[in-house]
Amino acid sequence: MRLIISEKANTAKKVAQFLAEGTVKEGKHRSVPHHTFDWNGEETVSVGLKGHVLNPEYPEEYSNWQKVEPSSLIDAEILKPVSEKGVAQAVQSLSKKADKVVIATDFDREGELIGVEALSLVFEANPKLMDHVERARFSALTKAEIQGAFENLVEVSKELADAGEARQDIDLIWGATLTRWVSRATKRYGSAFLSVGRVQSPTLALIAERERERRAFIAEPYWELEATLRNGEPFPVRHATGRFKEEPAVRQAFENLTDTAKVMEVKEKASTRPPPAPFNTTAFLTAAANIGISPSRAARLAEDLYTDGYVSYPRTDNTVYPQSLDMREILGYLKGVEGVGQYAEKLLKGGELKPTRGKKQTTDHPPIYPTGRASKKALRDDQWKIYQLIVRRFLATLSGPSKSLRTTLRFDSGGEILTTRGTVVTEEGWLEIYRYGRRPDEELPSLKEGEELKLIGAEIFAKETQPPGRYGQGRLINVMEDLGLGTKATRPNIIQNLYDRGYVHDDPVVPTEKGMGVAKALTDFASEIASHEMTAELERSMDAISEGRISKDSVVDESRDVLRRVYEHLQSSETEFADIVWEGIRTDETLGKCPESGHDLIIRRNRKSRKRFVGCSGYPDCRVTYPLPQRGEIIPLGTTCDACGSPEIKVLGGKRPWITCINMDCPKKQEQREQKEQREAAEKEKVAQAEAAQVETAQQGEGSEAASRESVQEPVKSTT
DNA sequence: GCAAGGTC
Repeated sequence: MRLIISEKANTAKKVAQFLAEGTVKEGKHRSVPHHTFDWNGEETVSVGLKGHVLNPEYPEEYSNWQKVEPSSLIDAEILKPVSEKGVAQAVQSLSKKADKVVIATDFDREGELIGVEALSLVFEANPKLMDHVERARFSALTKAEIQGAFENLVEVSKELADAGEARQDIDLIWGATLTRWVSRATKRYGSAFLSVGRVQSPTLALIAERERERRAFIAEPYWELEATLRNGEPFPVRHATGRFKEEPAVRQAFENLTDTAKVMEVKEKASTRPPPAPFNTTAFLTAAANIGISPSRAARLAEDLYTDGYVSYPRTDNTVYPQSLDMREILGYLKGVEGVGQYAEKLLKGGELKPTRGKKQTTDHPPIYPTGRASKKALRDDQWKIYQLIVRRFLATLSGPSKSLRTTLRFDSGGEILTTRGTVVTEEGWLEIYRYGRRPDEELPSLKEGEELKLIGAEIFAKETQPPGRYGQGRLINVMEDLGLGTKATRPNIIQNLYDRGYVHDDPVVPTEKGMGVAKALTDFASEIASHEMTAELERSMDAISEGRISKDSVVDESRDVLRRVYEHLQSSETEFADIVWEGIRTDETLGKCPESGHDLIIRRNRKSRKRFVGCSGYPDCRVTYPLPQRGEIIPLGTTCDACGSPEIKVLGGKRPWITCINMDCPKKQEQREQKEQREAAEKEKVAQAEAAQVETAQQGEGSEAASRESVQEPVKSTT
């Protein structure tokens, strides 16, 4: 029997379908499916892994963070225990019956390593297979590609797998050593540990750097002059200078305005916006972020839609549809999708279909496109949103350009130039179906040069220049990609980790003071791990390994040497390092001033129960305390409640962040409690009425659609 | 209780 091992369940299934000469028999080992069929007259079994099946780990004797010197992890042995027990069992049980094995994992570095991991399981179960290994290399899940790959089997590339293993080892060695060192230096043990890593730390440094720029930013005042003209409907215009740097200049311009304005110029410019490129992972995550769905959630939702057969594989760099994709077939089933059916039909009737092409073309997977028809009822709200996004993007890539007309008007009033602009879409094209972030038309009155209008008002606005904006999660994904940080599959997780570790909060991403401190301390004392250059360097080394120019061991050993130097420098700066981080943590925990003694109010924990509360730093002289919610991160806002004067905090976690003052006896809270009770009473009443109505309609023997459509809202529970 | 990389 020949055993074919792929990277994931879906691929294993497709491989079987494309190679089978007759029927495919489905089997299962526990919950791991496999597919049996005949190929070249030989019984063949295809099985899928779940990505990596081994996970590198240090031996047991290194597990105590307090007792083990972190530097001993630099040279410690690295074990590769099985992380996917079920899959490993299935592979080993099948291996025993096999006389040949074909590795058919993804055609990339990690895929090669995953294949080698699988082989270690295979040989353990059946050593006779050692000399009977072949590798199928295909870069698209199509019949032609797969058949071609299996007709031209090659060897597993030890070099490519070694490159992947070097990456793995270096990540664990640096990550574990520095995470433990930093946690120990700052005495953050247990769940309070502070993590450090090749990808997360440069990402955090990026966010912190932007925050520092914002803080260093000195706002400069400027003035704008706006006037209102009338020709039928009044409309606003701006002084052509835009930003006045000096106040007297704007005053002078204001004084010069008369009560009329003459049209000096009417300029019209037609412009064309081509439809967008097909979705790769980054573009998809960015678009999802723009409609308020975080990358990690969007990735999760797309994954669900993929496993249910609604969309294609969601992790791809490709932005060019393969020739083999049958657009008409896809449009055929999109005809039945709510909200887009008519549009799909229109495209089908419209003749030749020419999809757009993006800049990046790879062959591993197609761009993300809909693979099945979903209905709103069958999906959760957020899944439906993501499905619609992918469907609409797909339709947009098959649509015509949108055309618009931009009108610029210039006026003269008392020698001052006033101007305004308006844009009107003249031909919707792809915008009709892909309406995300679309701005409404700004229509201007149609005017002729020389025409005179009434100037009915003018106003000076004093403004300030703004600091550079914070990164949104979508933007961050793009910046990471540009810097080579992480992969399409890991970037959402990396960002999510920064949230979970309490390094950042909110979106746009705001670093906590702890996050600022860790970023600064790492940049100051271990700059290697805080810079994206480490990844760039690692990429170069991995290329060298995979091309056989250098050995895996020499790359990892050299990296160990660098880490030893970094470690020594850290050791000699331990107190400075810890002070920087502690300062940040202390700031995060200082909520405001004590109303009785004027000392700082800080987050503390009860020694016995470990429950947190707010205490006065003047303790034991001042015994003021406040309760705190026990769950979710607490972010001090630096503001005080307008009703009771106590500090306000933001509580993260739960469905959405909420802002509250820490005083439970605040009159506002009392008011809110009463309002809530009233709301709940009203809700109960409504439910009772709906139920009564339902009973009534049921009694009348009619459909109860109206009553059942009424959803019963759960009363919101307070966490305090 | 460490990282980052796959995939569910």
